[in-house]
Amino acid sequence: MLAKLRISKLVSYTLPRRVCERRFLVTSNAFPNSEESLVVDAAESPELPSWIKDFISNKPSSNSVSDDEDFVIPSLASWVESQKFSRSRGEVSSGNVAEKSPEDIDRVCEFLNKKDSSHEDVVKELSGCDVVVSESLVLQVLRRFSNGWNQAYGFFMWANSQTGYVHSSQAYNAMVDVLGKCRNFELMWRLVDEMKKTESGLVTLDTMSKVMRRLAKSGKYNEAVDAFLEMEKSYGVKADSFAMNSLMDALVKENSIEHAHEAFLKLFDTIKPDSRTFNILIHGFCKARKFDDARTMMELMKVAEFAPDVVTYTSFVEAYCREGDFRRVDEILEEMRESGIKPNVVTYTIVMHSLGKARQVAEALGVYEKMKEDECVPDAKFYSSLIHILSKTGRFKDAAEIFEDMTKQGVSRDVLVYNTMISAAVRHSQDEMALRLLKMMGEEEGGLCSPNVETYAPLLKMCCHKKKMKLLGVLLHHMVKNDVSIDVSTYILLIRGLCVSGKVEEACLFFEEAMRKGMVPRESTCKMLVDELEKKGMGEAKLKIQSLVQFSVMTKSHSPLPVM
DNA sequence: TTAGGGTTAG
Repeated sequence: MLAKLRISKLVSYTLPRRVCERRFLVTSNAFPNSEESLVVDAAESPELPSWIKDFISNKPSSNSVSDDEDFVIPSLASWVESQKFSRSRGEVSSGNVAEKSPEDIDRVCEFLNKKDSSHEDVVKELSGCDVVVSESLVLQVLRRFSNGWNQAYGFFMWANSQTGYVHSSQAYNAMVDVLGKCRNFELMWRLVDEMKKTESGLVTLDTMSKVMRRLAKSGKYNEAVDAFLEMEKSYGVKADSFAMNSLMDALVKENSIEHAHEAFLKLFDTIKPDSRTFNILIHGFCKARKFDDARTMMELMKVAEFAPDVVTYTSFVEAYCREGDFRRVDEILEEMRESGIKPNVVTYTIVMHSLGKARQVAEALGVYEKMKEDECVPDAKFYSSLIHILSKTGRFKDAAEIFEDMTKQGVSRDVLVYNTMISAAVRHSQDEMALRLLKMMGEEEGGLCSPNVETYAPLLKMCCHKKKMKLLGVLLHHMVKNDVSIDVSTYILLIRGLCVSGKVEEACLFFEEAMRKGMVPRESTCKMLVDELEKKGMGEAKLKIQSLVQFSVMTKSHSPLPVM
């Protein structure tokens, strides 16, 4: 197949020059359409990467997939099998922990999947489990069940009762985080109190930061601030400026600059703010489009004898980018230069990304050039943005080329890069390539590339959309093997996607599973499912769903659970 | 470790 390719010197390709120097344009008689051409590095790739070969051989023109036609890359399916538990790599940071036997996690899962109604039942169920508990096993189970606190907490309780095992502070913190994520704050606080009572007094700033962040994420801003104010007295965690920044950051990230500012004013006399404190607040005001307040805070920063730095200015750059006000962006960049501060890779990424979003692709790529002039080195996040922009503007081949090129430029790919490339491939109907990329992630060195829930989202969506039920099953299995727990947004995606495709039985299964995990269905989600069941004349299933919802409304109406 | 992603579509 490759023999048929025609390779010609690249003349006027629109990519930045440096990338193009060693590149050639590859066209093929098989693909007379110029869209099907591909840029490759002929000097360094005598052998094209296999997925590019597949990409070329896979006719993208035949996109229409008939209903229920299914395919699974055989290698992916077998790879899922062979990957069973080979993920212990990089998961125990503290070393010295005995390598658990590969079957342990699987056996635990079997028990946990039997019961997910209450954590007491889970504890009872586990009495028949003869697995030897280790810290790494606990962390893995908590990761795998991070959206199902019943099972996670039941297992956590049971593990603590096992002889020869005591929970580490890391395990406690992970459990606190799961409870916070599932919004079971009552149990979360009980656990923090339990930590305090242990001999070594396990509550640290790490614990409290998780608590504050989860509270803020649920809109419980005042409770987050109170947690900070009580922290030193109740748990012996020092409330210094480092800890204060953690609180500020949680409040700002979860969209309440007001609470952050208020806390700042309240604490000003007792805790000395540092330059990060000011930057967090400036960022918060910028994010809320309160430019005057951001400026005032910058003045206050100077009064406190901290010079605004690249982070300070970048917050302004980002805010004006978001407004689409590139004239002001230039003004800020000019102001930076006058203050002797150079933009860095973060600043450039923001500008490039925003220009791309505003469909000013040429200008966006110009930023890449400018950046090189400034000898600013691109990093993985920068490449991820570049790949995203190119893909969004229809230049998928260029995006794929950048993806290929980055390791040669000495930048290793991270999860975000893979996630971006996978969703780009799905967007351009390169399903098989997307799956190969997922497979590649597991083989990437360094362990920084484990797929997360965002990795799977576009793939799952594609399965629902194209009614590929077999592949959907393989992917769900793949998620479990990689300790990725299905969260609320994934359930929504599955339920809606399956409903739209008329796979209503499957949609019901996910709906019921989500409800068992304590997620509360949104009115519109219920309606969609019920309407679809009605349409199909599935009266019994409809009644089941309706009574399930009714029951949940009756029992859980006062708790702020994750809404699906 | 204070600044950078995407999601989501009728």
